[in-house]
Amino acid sequence: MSEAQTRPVVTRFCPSPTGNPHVGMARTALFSWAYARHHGGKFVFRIEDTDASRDTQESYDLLIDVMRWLGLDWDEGVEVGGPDGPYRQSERMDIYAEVAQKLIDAGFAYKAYDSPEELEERRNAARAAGKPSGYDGAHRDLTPEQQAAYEAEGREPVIRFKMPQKDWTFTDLVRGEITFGAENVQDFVIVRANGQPLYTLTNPTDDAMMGITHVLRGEDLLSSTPRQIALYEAFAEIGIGGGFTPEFGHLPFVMGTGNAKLSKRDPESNLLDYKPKGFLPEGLLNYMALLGWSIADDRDIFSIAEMVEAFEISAVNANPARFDIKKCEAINGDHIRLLPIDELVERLQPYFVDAGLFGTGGPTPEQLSLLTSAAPLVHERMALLTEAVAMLNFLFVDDAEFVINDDDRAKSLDDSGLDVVRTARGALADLGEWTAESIEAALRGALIDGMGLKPRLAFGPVRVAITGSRISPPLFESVELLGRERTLARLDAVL
RNA sequence: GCCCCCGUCGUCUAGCGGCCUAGGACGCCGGCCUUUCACGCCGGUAGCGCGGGUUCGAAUCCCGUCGGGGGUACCA
Repeated sequence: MSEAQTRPVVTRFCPSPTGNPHVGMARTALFSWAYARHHGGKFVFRIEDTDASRDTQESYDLLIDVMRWLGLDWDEGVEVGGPDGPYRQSERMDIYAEVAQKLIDAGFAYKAYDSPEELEERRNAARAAGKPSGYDGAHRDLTPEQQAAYEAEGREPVIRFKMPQKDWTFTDLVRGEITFGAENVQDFVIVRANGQPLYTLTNPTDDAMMGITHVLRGEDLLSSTPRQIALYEAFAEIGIGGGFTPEFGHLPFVMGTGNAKLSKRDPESNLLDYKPKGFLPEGLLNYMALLGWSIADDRDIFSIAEMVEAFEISAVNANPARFDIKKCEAINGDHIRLLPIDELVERLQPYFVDAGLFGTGGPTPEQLSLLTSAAPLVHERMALLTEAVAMLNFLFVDDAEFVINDDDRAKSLDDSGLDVVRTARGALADLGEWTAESIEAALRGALIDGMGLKPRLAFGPVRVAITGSRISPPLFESVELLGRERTLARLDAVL
């Protein structure tokens, strides 16, 4: 058992703040988070913003917002601090410079002066000869004189890490034992000629210094693992980090359309869209967990707490999963149905504000009371919270702005439909008690018993007249909530 | 080219040599319920990439092959 396995678990999430946060990223964060929580460990949130040309503050802010919305809390990292900060790589540049120098001083790294053209030429030659195309180690053992000669030419060196010549075998947490032959893992650049440290150095340096025990990341990083392990072994020699090498687990990609992983091109990849579309964080989380993991063979709806309780990285599937928005919505619908009514009312309010149905300050007491009464009517009718706005619009919209869908009007409010509305109006006009029960009794009596209509034909026209659509919440309850005055006005309006 | 990973219904998955005439979920198609739409319930559709082994027995193990993906950067 490795030392990383016997220590308290520390995992991390370390995105680069470029563009909008996406689903693949969140799934990786979720698994790392769940692993730490399951083992009672710590979760670190670090930002890898070493590429000033692509990183933006806006993207950073979005990342924070989205993690908070999802509820993936972190014990150490940006915004909250911790003992191993700072947690933005842009603020750690001096650390990387120092680490690079130590590696050189201890003989683990060296300056290489090959020009890009020379490298490419040799790479092509190696490839043509059927050999691996990585760095050939030409400048591995340059004498001080040779180095001086290159410097005299005006060449700026990169710093390369000197890979020990041995095979690399490690046990991936999701894939099992993996081996890379010595000849396939060559010396790699850790600092650019312009002095900028590369991901290859900054990421392992921070993981080591922050005591990360389990590195869970995308499978695109699988083949760079031997290099990181080698770096860790060197770190142990020069006193950086805790002196141990973490365990690695490479998560499968989340696929979009075609055979490519989910990218900006796929509309469902943008995490920022989920909240406005009406997804619940717990619904999205549940769905993302299903991309590569399952809680049981006959179950796929669970809470985040249940996921934490059951999550094991070894149970994660190694093959890529395709994102299916339909299933994601279905699962979201199940989570909506799991919400207590008062909680649903709470979550619904921002959407009514956004739709302009409530003022920006939130609902008036009357509106809140109406929403509370109406919420049960739509609870089982939506997969997305935004659907409630469409279904309940007729109750909250100003009467002057109430409109009836043209198609529905044409289909339901023809001459016979208007006869029905007229009769319904008469039956409701001086109804004593205004409740769903009495309304149903009055309408059934007048339209079904009185006119001899089938329920569908009897209630359809009334439904369209008062809700504006052939599809609506249950009619009698809707009429009750709309109130006598407004109901009669809407019936009159179509006659 | 070289290296690595992956391969069960359309999709997500269960399956770790016999419980599999392969289970669940989403989707889709029927039906029931029903004032519309949903929910719920019932039923159906559809899969172990291929070929060899090993074994009494293979979706499960081995080899090969094909397919897909990733890496091979002074990207991450």
